[in-house]
Amino acid sequence: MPKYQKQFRILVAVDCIIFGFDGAELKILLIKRDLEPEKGKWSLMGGFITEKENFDRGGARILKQLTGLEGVYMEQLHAFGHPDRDPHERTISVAYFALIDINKFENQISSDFHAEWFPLKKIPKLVFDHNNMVTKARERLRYKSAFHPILFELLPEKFTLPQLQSLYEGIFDTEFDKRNFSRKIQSTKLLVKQKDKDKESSKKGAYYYKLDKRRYAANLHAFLNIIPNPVIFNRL
Amino acid sequence: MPKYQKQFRILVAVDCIIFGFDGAELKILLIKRDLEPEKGKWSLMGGFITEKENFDRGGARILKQLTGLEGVYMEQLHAFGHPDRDPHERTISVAYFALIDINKFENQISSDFHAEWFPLKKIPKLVFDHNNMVTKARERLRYKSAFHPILFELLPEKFTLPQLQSLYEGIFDTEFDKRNFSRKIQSTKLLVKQKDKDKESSKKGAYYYKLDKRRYAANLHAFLNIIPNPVIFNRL
DNA sequence: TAAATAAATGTATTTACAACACTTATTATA
DNA sequence: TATAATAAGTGTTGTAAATACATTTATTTA
Repeated sequence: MPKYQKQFRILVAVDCIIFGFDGAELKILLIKRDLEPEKGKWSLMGGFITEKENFDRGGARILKQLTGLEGVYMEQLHAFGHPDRDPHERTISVAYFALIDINKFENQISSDFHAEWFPLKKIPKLVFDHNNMVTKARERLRYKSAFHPILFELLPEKFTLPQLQSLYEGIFDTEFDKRNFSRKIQSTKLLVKQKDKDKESSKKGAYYYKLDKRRYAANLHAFLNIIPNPVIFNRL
Repeated sequence: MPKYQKQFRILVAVDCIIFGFDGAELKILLIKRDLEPEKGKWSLMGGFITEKENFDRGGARILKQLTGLEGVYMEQLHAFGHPDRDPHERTISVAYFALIDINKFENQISSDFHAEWFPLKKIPKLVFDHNNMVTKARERLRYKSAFHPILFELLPEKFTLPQLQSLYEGIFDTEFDKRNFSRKIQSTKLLVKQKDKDKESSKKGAYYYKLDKRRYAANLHAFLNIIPNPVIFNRL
């Protein structure tokens, strides 16, 4: 069998931008590298691709290592390949972003990696080009969530409309009219109102909702229009 | 300086899905490989990444090799990394799609590669996973062109509204009302009506339009809504 | 029992979209 | 030279969606 003799071969990594929402702020999960190179610096969770796995599986493996989670929403973001992005040796990285329910995240696993959640507004200087990756992931999340119902992935099984709205408001850094927001969300028919209320964040309490999972699965690529006057976007 | 000793390194390629529009049909440019492996089979134009270039530059280089064109619309599509996608040796590929004005395309250059334009409905069996790449590129083009003014990139400097409409209709495999289409396109204010007409495709003749390049550059990421009832999309 | 807090809800207006048909310019032909 | 054929160009009206906006309700605490 012929081989590609003269070409040079490159290290291939996968890095994950992991989003979580704590009820107030959108955050991403970072680790503190405790090995050289770049020991002690904050970084995205990542790793080299192994001989038998594709990118999707590599991303899932890395996510699981850090969070203990499987089967969560994950999507290829972009391949980063600047020749000097890793000064030690040329490495390309295929970045993925994941949306997880922050409550399911297993702290004991992540402590091996010294992981910490950082609010998007307080991301520290990261190794290599990881800050670029985070920026691109934010843009993609904004873009996509404006038209597709993916932000539910960040919420627990039961959540309230005010919670959902504050998530949207955080991502788009603006405020919506709650009457119009509620109407738009309800019009998707993706939510099922529960009988119990969340009493923690207000006196009156807000009704819980759950995803209608059948409908949700069928409508993952449905096209919504949740953001008023979507004149917001810089890039795809 | 520390190195990543134990990891294995992989061949990294860039492949290009090159779209062109001949006035009637949307086509892509394929080459006939005249070297082993897979000699004689149809393939996307591609090549290995070189030591000093990033993906964008690699994609641009490959596009230029085949078409002689520079500075055209080009966008990273997806990184393909299935372990067996190239049976000869593990190779990952970062796919790009390009939109070119088919008239500018230089035939003499491409003859070195035995290139041919294929209508999207008649794509032959391609090497490796190139058919997957083409499918994904079509989906992306559909999705993106439904909301962003990028299809102008496929047309010559001067074009008519009927030409533009038939391009949209081809991509979305449907027909639009020409009055509504015209109104939507005009509302973008991206087009400048010329004084001369194209007399080739009708007796009455259709006015030429040109892009307002200033506005176009400023509105590349503008959000339109050209397709009626956009219930069309399978994926991002 | 009064005050404070946040949730829930309805309506009127404006805007955007979709559906629809006739007139015009030109060329070819009877 | 009048007529038919062809495709381009244009306007209006009804309907649905989006927006703007204020009051009532449930509950807790003082």
